[in-house]
Amino acid sequence: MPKKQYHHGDLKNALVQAGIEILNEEGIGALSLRKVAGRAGVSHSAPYAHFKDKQAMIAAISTEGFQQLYQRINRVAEANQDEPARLLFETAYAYVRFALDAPASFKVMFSGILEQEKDHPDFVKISKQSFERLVELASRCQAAGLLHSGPPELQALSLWSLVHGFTALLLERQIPSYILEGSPLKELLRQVLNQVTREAIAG
Amino acid sequence: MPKKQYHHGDLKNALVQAGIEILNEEGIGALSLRKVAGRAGVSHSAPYAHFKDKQAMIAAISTEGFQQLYQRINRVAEANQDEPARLLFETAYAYVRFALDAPASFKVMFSGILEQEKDHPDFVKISKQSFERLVELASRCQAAGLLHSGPPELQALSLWSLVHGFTALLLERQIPSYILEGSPLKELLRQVLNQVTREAIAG
DNA sequence: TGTACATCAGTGAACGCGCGTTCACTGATGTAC
DNA sequence: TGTACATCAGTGAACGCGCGTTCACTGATGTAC
Repeated sequence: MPKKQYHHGDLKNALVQAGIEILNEEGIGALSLRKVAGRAGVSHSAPYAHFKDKQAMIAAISTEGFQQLYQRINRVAEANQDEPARLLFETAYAYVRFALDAPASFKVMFSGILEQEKDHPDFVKISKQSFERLVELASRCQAAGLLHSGPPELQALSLWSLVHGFTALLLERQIPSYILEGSPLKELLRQVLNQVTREAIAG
Repeated sequence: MPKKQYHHGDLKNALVQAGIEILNEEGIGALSLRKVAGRAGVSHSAPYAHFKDKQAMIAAISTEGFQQLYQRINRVAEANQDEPARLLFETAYAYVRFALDAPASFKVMFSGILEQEKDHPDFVKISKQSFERLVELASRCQAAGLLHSGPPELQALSLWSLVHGFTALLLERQIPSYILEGSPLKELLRQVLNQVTREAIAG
């Protein structure tokens, strides 16, 4: 792997990766085009060969974040196909884990830094896919008697809201410390989920 | 009300109000000390007589946001003291309404722009109060058979997670449009809440 | 296989901008006598 | 009631900074013949 080529070869991806690193090491406020370029080892104007402007780069970073989240959830889904209760819990836990592992990615994805989503079709596509997968999960849990009946899209939205809210509050340190100290995170998540299922999900 | 006094009289509050206005008219990115000062009609260095730095001003804005949210919820609580189901729903709806009315305030409050909460005791106090009120609400709903039994703190956390998540997803336009178009917002929230209660809450 | 040339993906100087913060200052106010 | 003075709450110039973006450029690559 030669080090000093004039042409990078895969700069676009390298920039997205650099962006994610900066994000999670230094926070959202530190994410600038110039820093990303510097980290990728190119001049500060090089990104313009690959992204129209800063917005476009953030869109790419955000999309990559959704792809990573989606991948993680897919992996969990494959490992727990036959047990709806486990599937539900492990999917939720994967969501929380992702946010803890890459908090700033999570915030960028869900904190509306990205303004006109319409202009970024990849982004729209991946988030639609994710929701469809969740609806499927809700259906299976209903079929197994774990969740109340009703339109699975609404169950999906409720589950997503619950887990997303829990994650967001956790990330923003809004959950009172006496509760966090009461039980390990995984157990806390299980208890939170148990409040909304018809029967307790397996320990 | 004389207009041109050298001494403003209540500049600290005026700055917080100006900050909230800028936030909700122009977005988080537009919130700068200089703009806030300008909007309040003072020079750009005047704020330093009242706030140590930008962080301190954001803390004050955030705290004011929590106070406003808390007030709204109090008002709802007083109007629905005797009916736990209504109380639950109207409290949740007040939360959502607040976020829709002042989206950028909501984001500042919950998006971790504020870094060291420990340094801002007012802030810690108001958020503790809010959670206690929510635990109380959960208890009453359990007593009325609306919610599953169990530690009320955990029910409170679940409810908060659910409503906060719903609100955040709504604000960030993450909820698929076909779901939003399916029913009015208030109805959608009711359905989401119904997925987690033991029995449907009144229409 | 060698050469000419178009195209691509970088460089680096330059731009204007708004920002947070500091500082010497000054006008207004409140208090002691 | 009038005066002296300390204190308070503003002003405005100045600072250095990093930013997004543009632009003329140049080195590397791929293609046609």
